[in-house]
Amino acid sequence: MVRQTKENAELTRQRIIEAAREVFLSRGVSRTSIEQVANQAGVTRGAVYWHFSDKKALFSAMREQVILPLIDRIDENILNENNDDPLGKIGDFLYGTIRALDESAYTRQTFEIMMVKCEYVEELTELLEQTLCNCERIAKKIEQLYERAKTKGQLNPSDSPAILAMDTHLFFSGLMHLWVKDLDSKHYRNQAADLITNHINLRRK
Amino acid sequence: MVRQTKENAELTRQRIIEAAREVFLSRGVSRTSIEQVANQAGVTRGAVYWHFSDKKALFSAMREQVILPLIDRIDENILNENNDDPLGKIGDFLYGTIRALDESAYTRQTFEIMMVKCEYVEELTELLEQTLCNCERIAKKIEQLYERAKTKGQLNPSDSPAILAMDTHLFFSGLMHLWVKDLDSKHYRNQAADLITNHINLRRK
DNA sequence: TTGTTTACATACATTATTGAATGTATATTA
DNA sequence: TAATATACATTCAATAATGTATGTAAACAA
Repeated sequence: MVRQTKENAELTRQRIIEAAREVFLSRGVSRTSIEQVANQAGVTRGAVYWHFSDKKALFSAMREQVILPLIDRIDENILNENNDDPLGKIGDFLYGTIRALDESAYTRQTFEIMMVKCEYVEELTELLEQTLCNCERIAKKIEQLYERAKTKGQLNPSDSPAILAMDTHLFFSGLMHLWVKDLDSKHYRNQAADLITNHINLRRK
Repeated sequence: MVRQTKENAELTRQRIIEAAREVFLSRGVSRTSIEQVANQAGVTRGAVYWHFSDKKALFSAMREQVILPLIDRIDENILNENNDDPLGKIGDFLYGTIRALDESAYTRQTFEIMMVKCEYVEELTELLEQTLCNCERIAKKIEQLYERAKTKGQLNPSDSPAILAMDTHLFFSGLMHLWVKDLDSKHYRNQAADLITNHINLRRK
């Protein structure tokens, strides 16, 4: 097998990304060699180097496959201008993100790689900055929803949307981290919904 | 220089740990070779291997130097049974931890290494579990303080200490992560105190 | 004072990994 | 249908990293 059709080439590209996820997950990004990825994908290093210039490009591709849909969710969710429970909407949005991790193994695994199986140094530091940037966008969106909640009278009048949003943002960052690290589902994964509900209810007037 | 006194040997051991922290910080744990650490410390690989069996032992030693004092803080802080502002005490405890990072460069750098410059795979997974375990202890301590706050009537009676504690625990996990990653102090580091104060005030009756 | 251990330095053998260069059969295109 | 670009496989050259083994001079103990 020497030259594939375009479609097949795209399939092998995907196979390589999947293989990378599997090997990254068990060995960590730094310790995996291109050859290990190639073996796992059933190709040679030549194929991997054809599709990706180096390990960073491969890692970025894997990362974008799960990040981009999640970013889209942020914007989608904000479009829905008129709803009479903005506060509940915040909870829905947060839990929707957790559900995305729960329902998709490759999303979950990719997050695990990004959070605890990758070292953000040199070329990779920009990826960490991107992540921070995405967090900012989520925080902004949450703040907008809190503002609507305030006008709807759902909040305690003494609480400002900006402060509530920041608090929720930090809460959710912590939840994501602990959820991902809670591999045996003992402490966080199985009660994420309740944790979010409780967090939101603490704000309800 | 071939054989040092015991005291000097301990000094070189410390120099090696410091060197490791510097190199880990700039290159990440996986990418740093023992030789790079040795060069940074002004010794040869022989010295490093004499003091530490391998890179994991070196990393663990570096980690414990900052973790153990923080763990001690947890217990110290709980001893102080009688105080009439348990809620404020929670804020103090959280901010004290942040201050520890702020005031000690090596503590801050070690946290940065542990959080974004280390891959938790194979031999290192147990270190991640230890961290989770320490988080649990903090959460328990916070819950106890919330219970005292409840009996003191500081809380809204409809809020349970367990739920508040979990929420604070997640908030603080998120804050720690974002604080550490906020290298240019733009978003989190310079307002950590306010974030904590606001978080606590959201609970005040 | 002598023997022994310590605290390293040096040397060695082995293996892993990389990027690039080159080869090649097949899709694709004109 | 011939020319060319594609999608890989194979080979090459070079380096980097590891753990261990051995050397050694000074510290320490008796």
